[in-house]
Parts: sequence; C-alpha cells; structure tokens
Amino acid sequence: MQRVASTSRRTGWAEEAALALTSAGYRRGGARRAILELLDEQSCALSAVEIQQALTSRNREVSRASIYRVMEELEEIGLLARVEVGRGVVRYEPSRHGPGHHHHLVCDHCGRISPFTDEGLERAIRRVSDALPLQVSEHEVVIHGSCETCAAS
Amino acid sequence: MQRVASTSRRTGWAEEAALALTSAGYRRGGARRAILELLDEQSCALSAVEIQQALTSRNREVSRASIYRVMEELEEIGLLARVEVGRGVVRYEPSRHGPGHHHHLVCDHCGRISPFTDEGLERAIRRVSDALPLQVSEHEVVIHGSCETCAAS
DNA sequence: GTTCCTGCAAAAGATTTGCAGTGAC
DNA sequence: GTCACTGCAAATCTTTTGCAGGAAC
Repeated sequence: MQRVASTSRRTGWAEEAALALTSAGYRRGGARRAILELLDEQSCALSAVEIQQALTSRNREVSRASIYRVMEELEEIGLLARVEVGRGVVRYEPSRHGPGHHHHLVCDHCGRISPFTDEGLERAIRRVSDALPLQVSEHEVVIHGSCETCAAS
Repeated sequence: MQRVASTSRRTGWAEEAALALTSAGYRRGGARRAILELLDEQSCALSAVEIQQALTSRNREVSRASIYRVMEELEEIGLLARVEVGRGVVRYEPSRHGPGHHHHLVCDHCGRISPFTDEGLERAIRRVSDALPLQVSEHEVVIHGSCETCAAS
C-alpha cells in the first residue's frame, strides 16, 4: 500500500483534456481552461465549491454554473471521475487510467480525504471486472475510518 | 465473482438493530420499526425517496424527515452503510460485516445498481486496511459501466 | 456573422431543522 | 408525567436550467 504524495504536479492532463474537448467540437473558453489547469494540479478530488474557492483565491473567478457545466462535459468524454464520498457532496478529479490512478481514504470524522494506491487491489479489481457481464468503465474504492488526528481526540 | 441473488430475505438485522438502538437509549417508535424491517428485507441499497415509496406502497406512510433522522441514528451506531453511487443521491443499506457483505455495480446509463461479492477482493482490501494508519471502519467498492441492457442499445 | 461559452438569477431536488402534538416508558 | 418520536412546514444547500451578453472561430 502506498500513500500518495500530496504535492502538486502537472501531468499534461490539462493539455490532453483540451485537445479532447476541441476534437469533440468544444471551443476553449477562459473558464474552462482555468478549471482544467486547476484540476490538473490537484493530487486529489475537489468538490464544485472547493474548485470555485481555489479559483477565486488565485483571482480567476468562475461561476458555479460554469463549473458544473464543465464537469459534465469532461465526465461525458471520460476525462473526469466523480468521487462520492460522504455527506452528499460530489467531488471530481482527472480520470487517470495509467499513472496517477488511485483510491480514497475518508475520515468520517473530519471529512478529510486522501489518496492511496495498491497494486494487489488493482489486480483483484481487474480480475472481478473481467468476469462481469458489464462493460466496465471505471472503478472506485473508498475506505472509511478515523484519521490519525481524529482517532487521537 | 458472485452475483448476489436479488430475492428478499430477512436476516435478523432488524432485531439486532432494534436492540442496539434500545441500548443506545432510543425508544421504539412505529416509523423506526417500519424502516428497520423494510431495510432488512432489501438485497441492495435504497435512497430515502425509495424507502418512502416502498413504505407507502405497503400502507405504512412515514415522513421524509423521519427517514433521514432514522438513517442518521443508524449510521451513528454503525448499523447502516451509505452507498453514494451517482447523481448526488445517497442510498442506504444494512451494514453487514459478515454474510451479506457485498459491493456494487452501477450502470451509468440507466442508474440501476446491483450487488456482487468477491473473496479475493475482500482479501486485498483487508490487506490494505491493515497497513493503513487509519482506524478503518468500512470499505466500499463501486464498479461503473454499462449494464447488459444499456450496452446493447 | 454564427455558434458556443459564461455569468446571473431563478428553479429544482435532496436533506436538515424548528416546532407542536402523540406515543413509549 | 416525562422525554423521546413523528409529521408538517420552512429553511438550507447543492446542482440544474433559462436567458442575455460576450467571446471564439
């Protein structure tokens, strides 16, 4: 099991996404570009509200409606994964099938989420997916518990 | 991998839950009992709306507010698992750590969800959980794709 | 110039809360 | 009789939609 470093890093996902959007007939508006870049820098999933706050804090205001619209477009063409992890809030993150693919730990106490990876787990899921009558597009593993900070209190 | 039969069966979870609620200082109101019994009969997770509809159709009306309140109580004492699986809707199901424990397939097209189990997957998750610095309470695996019906169309 | 993108404001859902009446103990 | 449970209605919060102006092509 690997905890994933939470430092930011850009991986070219934004460029890939922009290209995919262009060839899907979308134009490149400012709000969309700002959102793509923000998402690309994240190590873990953000909610719509968090995306808006992050953009505001770097002086790039984007309306809530645009955020949801961009999320929808990106999900449509498979570039974005939704992570639903608690309290009815939906979070979004770049869908990386290769490197960067990870799952989530959720502290049910403070709501913090953090990413992890595990090759054995991936193998088990691949095996299950292959045996399914479903055409599998994505999978998601969420582990709930109390984080170190909350368990201590 | 095992598809889980979707026939109803009662497993004593309702009684266990009622006892746990009593010893946690709750009284046994009618709405709460009706909800417990309904949940116990389900083979898979229901949303609050679905719970209300199911109860209405058996002439046992329960207000939406009560449903949410009971869900909250049950979740608090660990008898209920939330399954968040798409489109912002939260579903609930009895939390069974032993037999009956299962995960979910979601058709992203029609929204249908169905349960499955896999021992290898459980082993992989247990291994990961043991290695975590978190106190793990639950885990959840969701596989997304297109179901047979939707893939055909 | 046309068509798409964006923001604003309103709408639609889901969930939570306040309060008063009823029921369990 | 007391305190918890329930239903109703109002409030809150997230997400979606309609529309008008501005931007990309």
